[in-house]
Amino acid sequence: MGTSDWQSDLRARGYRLTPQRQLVLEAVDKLEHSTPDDILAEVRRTAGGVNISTVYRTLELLEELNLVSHAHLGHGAPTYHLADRHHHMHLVCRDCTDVIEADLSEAEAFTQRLRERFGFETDMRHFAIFGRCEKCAAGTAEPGE
Amino acid sequence: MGTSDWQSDLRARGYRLTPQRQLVLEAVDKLEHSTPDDILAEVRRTAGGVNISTVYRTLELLEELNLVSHAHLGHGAPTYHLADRHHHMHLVCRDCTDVIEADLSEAEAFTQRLRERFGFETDMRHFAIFGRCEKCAAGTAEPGE
DNA sequence: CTGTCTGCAAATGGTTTGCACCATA
DNA sequence: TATGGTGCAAACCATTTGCAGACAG
Repeated sequence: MGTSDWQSDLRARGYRLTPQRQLVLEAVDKLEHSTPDDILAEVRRTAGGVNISTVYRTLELLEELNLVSHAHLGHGAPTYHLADRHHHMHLVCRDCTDVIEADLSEAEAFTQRLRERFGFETDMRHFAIFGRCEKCAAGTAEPGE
Repeated sequence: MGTSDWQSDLRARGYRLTPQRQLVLEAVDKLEHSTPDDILAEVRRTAGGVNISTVYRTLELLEELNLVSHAHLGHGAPTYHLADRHHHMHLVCRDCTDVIEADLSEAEAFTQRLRERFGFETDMRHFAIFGRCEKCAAGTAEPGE
C-alpha cells in the first residue's frame, strides 16, 4: 500500500501496465466524484482514441486492486474516486440535488448501533443519504413524515 | 387521505380512472418491494395486453398522488411500495445482497444529528444502507475500513 | 364526442460483451 | 512472440417518448 507501487502490484497479478490504465487512474485522481463519461472525456484530452468500454474495464480492474471505489449519489451514473480519499458520506437533496459531504464520524453512533442490533457492518460511503437540504426544507412544510 | 378515496382525488385533478391504474396499484400493494417488471408481470395475470410503458407512467402518477413511493436497494431497478407502509430502512449486504429491514427509529439519533449539524432533513427510506451482514462479515477480516 | 390514456415501436442512457487487431512483457 | 489489452460495434437492461388509435367521462 505504498505511495504509488500499484504498478508492481498490477504486474505481480499478471496484469499489464498500459497508458490507458495510467490515464484513467490520473483522471479519477484529478476529477474526484466523476462518472465514467467524465473520466473518458478527461482521458481523451491526452489520448483521443480511448473507448468508453476501456474506461469501464479499467475502473473495474482498479477497484479490484483497491485503488479506486465508487459511490451512488442518485439515479444516474455512479461516481468514482481514489479509494484512500473519500472518508465522508454524501447528503443529497431531493429537490435541488446539491450534495453535502459529511464526515463519517457523524455516523459512528449509528453504525455502532446497527452493528449491535443486526451484526451489520455499515459502509456509509457507498450510497448517498437522501433528504432535503436546509434551503429546500425551509420552502415546504410537507406532511411527508 | 381516507382509506381509499384516491379515486375521487384522481378525478378531481382531471385524471381518469382506468383498469390499468387500479391494477398497478393493487399489484404494488400485493407484491411489496417490487420492480416495474415485477408489477407488469402481476398486472398481466389479469390483463394480458398491458405494456411496460403504462406501468412506468402509472407509477409516476401514483407517486405524484402520494399513493406509492420507491426506494433504491442496489444497482438494479428501484422497488415500489404503498406510501403508507414502509416505515423502515433497508440494510443491503454487498456480498450476499440480502436485505435486512430496520425500523426508522434506529436512525433517529443520527437523523437528529444531521438536522442539527447541516439543517438536513433525512429520509432514510429512499436509499439503502450498504455494508455486510453478520454472516458475510464473519467470513472476511477485510482491511476495508 | 372530446381529450385523456394506452399500446406499440423506436429512441435514450448507462453498461457489457464478442471479436479481430494491437502492444506489453 | 504469446497473452493480455484495446477499439469497435452490437447487444443489453432500464426507462422515456412520439404517435395513432382506444376509451373514460
